[in-house]
This record gives sequence, C-alpha cells and structure tokens, in this order.
Amino acid sequence: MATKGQYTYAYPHPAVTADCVVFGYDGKEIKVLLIKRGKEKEADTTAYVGQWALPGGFLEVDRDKTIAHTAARELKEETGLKLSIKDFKEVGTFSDINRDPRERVITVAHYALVKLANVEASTDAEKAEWFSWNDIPHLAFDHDKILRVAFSRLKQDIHFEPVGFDLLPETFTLPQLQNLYESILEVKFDRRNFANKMKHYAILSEVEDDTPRHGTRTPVKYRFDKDNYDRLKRNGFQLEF
Amino acid sequence: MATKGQYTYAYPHPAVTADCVVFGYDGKEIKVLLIKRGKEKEADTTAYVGQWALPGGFLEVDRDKTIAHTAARELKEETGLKLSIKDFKEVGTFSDINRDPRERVITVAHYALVKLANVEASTDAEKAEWFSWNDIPHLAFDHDKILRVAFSRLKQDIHFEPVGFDLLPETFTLPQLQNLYESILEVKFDRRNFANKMKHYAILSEVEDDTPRHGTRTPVKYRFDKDNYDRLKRNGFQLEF
DNA sequence: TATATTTGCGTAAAATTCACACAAAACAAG
DNA sequence: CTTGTTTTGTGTGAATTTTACGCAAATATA
Repeated sequence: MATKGQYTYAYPHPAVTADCVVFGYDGKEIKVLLIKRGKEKEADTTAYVGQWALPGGFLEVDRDKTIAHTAARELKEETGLKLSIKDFKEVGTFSDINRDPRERVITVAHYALVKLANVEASTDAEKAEWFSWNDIPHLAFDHDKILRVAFSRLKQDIHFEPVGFDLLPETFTLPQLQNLYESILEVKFDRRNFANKMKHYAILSEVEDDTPRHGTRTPVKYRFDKDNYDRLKRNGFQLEF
Repeated sequence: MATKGQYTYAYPHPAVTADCVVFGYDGKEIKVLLIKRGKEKEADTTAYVGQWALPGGFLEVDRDKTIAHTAARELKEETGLKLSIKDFKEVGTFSDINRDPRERVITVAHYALVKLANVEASTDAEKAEWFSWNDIPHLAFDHDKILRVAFSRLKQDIHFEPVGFDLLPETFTLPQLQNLYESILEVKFDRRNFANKMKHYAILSEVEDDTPRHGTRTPVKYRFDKDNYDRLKRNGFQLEF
C-alpha cells in the first residue's frame, strides 16, 4: 500500500481530496473549468495523465483548516483562480473503493459559481480551459459522475438561492437571466410570464443604460437589488420555477 | 501523530469516519438515535467517554466499498440497527482541523429515516437510546452541529421526497401525517387545507379500520398508495408545503 | 347529562399561474 | 431606402391553486 513514507498509523488511512466543479455562464451557455492532468510535474498527478479532469487535490492534513480550504487552495494552484472559501458549496463525497488506481482516495466534491467575465482573465490558460456544458470531454477518474451530480445539485439549489447573483455580470438583460434559468433547469419559459414573475419578486432594478437606447429592440439592462433579495431570502423566500 | 502503526504513507493522511443521524417518529415527536460513548471497550472510542454521540465510526479502507457502507456497518455494530445502504442520505462532510482531539478526522455525516415501531425492537438498548428532538443532550465532538445540519437537510429534502413513507407506520391518520410535516418543517397548517391537499395528490388510500369506528372522532386510517406516489415522483413530483 | 375537544367536510374569496396578441425597434437583404 | 424578419416589451382574461373559514358529528371528560 504505502512505499517508503514516514507517516505511520495503526490502521490504514485513506487519502482525501477535494474536487471543484466551477460553473460559469457566458450569457449563452453554462461553462465548466477543467484542467489537463499531468501537464505540470506534480507529485501526485501520476494517474490519468493527459486526460481532462476537475481541478482538485489532496487535503493537507496539517494545513487545510477544512476540506473547503483544500478546494480553494488546489483550485488556485491548478488554475490560477482565487475564490473565497464561502464560494464553495459541497456536493458530496465520492468514495468507491477503486475510484483511484493508486490508493484508496475519497474525494469531497464542491461546486462554485463565478462571473465568467471577472475570472477569465485570472485563469491560467496554460493549465486550465473553460468548456461549454454541451461539449465536455470524457474526464479522468469518476469525474464525469461528479460533474453530473454537481449539476443536478445546482439544479436543486436554484430553487432556494440566487444563482443569478453569482453567475451574471453586474448588469444583465431579462433575456439573459431567462436563458440562464432555462439552461440550468433545462426547461423553456414563456418570455412574458418570466418577466412578470421577476417583476413580482421585485429583486431587479432597471439600470440607466450608458449607451442611450433609441428603441426597445436592445433589451433593457438590470441589476439585482441585493437588499430586497436578501430580505426576501431571510424571510424564507423560495424562487419558484 | 501516529504511534507504532504499521501502515505508512509518504505524506500525512486523515482518518475518515461516517456518522449517522437516525430519525424516527412516534406519532407525536421526531426522535433521534444516540449512543453513549465508551460503554464498550472499543479501540478508538477513547475520546469523549461517557458522553452521548451520534453512532458512527471509522472507514475500513480495505473493506467498506463506500462511505455509506461504513455508516451502515457502524450503525449495526453500535446500535444493533440494520439498515440498507440505500437508506442513508449524505448530509455533508465535517472537517474542521481540531474536531477530534486524537488525530485529524474528517467525517461524512448521513441521515436515515426509520419506522420507529419496526426498529425499536431491534435496537440494542444497552448501547443506544432514542431521544426526543426537543430533549437532545449535549453531544460529543461537533455532533451537535452535525445534528442541526442533518435536520435542516431533512427539512429541505421533504420538499422533493416522501418522508412519510419512511417515518410513519403502515397505517396512520391524517392528523398524524400533518403533525409529522409540522414537526419537520416547524410550521403549523390549517387542518382542512392539509387534508384537501393530500386528497388532491391522491397518494393516500383509506384503510378499512379493524376496530369498526362508530363516529368520526376517531380519525380515519390511511396507508400510502405507493404506486401513485412513485408515478408522481418519476414525473417530477414536488410536494409543496 | 352537559361541556370541551377533535375530526370530517365544503365553499367562497384571494392570489397565482397560464396562455396568448400586438406593436416598436433593430438588423438584414435586396 | 424599402421591406421582411427577428427580438424585445407590455397587458389581460381564463383557469388553477391557495387561503380562510363555519358547522355538525363523535367521542372524552367532568
């Protein structure tokens, strides 16, 4: 099992990793950030070399305060993307006994939502790439499965939380917002009913467009009214779609 | 960190445990199954001796196919209660660096719903006890926190899944069902509206009561119409409350 | 026997969801 | 520049769902 390591235990211990599913949205499609394994000479990336995978890595027992810290640290190291601990939502644990050929590794999957425009610049293009949701390659380990579960988790969470805040740019249009919800929930809405519902929630503020529009063909820009949103959320708000 | 163990690794590994929050319902209150630590001479229960805690224990790296298997195995060993792997729902990972005084231990919390009447007999009373939700003692480790998170997870899941199936006895009354939902969601419903909604879902079948009632004061007994329920669930059913 | 509590049943008002039509604005093509 | 096509914004009536209640029958209790 172990080779010449200096850390010994009275009974076998598994290795623990954190993996990150980072979702973005470009106004058109959901995107996911992936890394190519083995490009860099990292000690532990000796499996699945050359394959695409989720960013992630091993818990550092003496350093990572929680597994979320592992996720944040590894994401930063592997993709250059620096997120806060609070940006990570836990998806679940994947612990199949043979999911890693090297040793027993259980991984705690996380997902994070990012404003694509803000982070594309800080992403280390040498190591990582954004993939459209409908164009994801086959991934290493059981990362295909993890990705599916993470997405379905996002799909659940959207009923209780403001994913728009995190995925959309500061200002956005109603059609963009609708497309985002449609992309995540994989359904279609009636444009007018969607607009009515949003108006009813009163969480959007119309933005004075810098480029003074002459007509209505160019969609109106909005921003989230965070105060209203947070208040509603505290009172047991539930976004219905 | 380690003492004289024979399992060595090139870098530190955490220990991994599974903990179980087992919920029951006695027709009146939500109950939770707890164990008293250190009653038995177990190798690893040297911490928090004498305190109440959630059932659970260490992942056996070479034996437990998944962490859910750990949960099931440990629950059986510690309380006598034998549940299927599929009965466990993962709540989340708890990984604070100092949550266990002995070594770095991260735990994967699970919850399970059981029919109290069915399992009370098979629970090893020497080791485990059922506690009313409103009368839970202070627990070992971070188990208080785990318990709270597990309950809030149950509260979420109830919107999408049939908890009644798992917690209620085969036949039950409408007031019992209502009380169960009220207990979990911590709200009160109008009796008549609750009945209407249930009738509308058409997942209940009236049961010919063995003790022939003369009046209506004794509530009518129902059982779940599992076929109808499963069909609705497949089609994207969502219990609304 | 009288009183209080619990259960079952039904309905009208209010709120929400749903289906749907049309005009203004921009872009594209000729 | 004219015309046709696409996209966006707006409103309304019908259908459905939720909500708020009233009342009588059936026990348990005093």
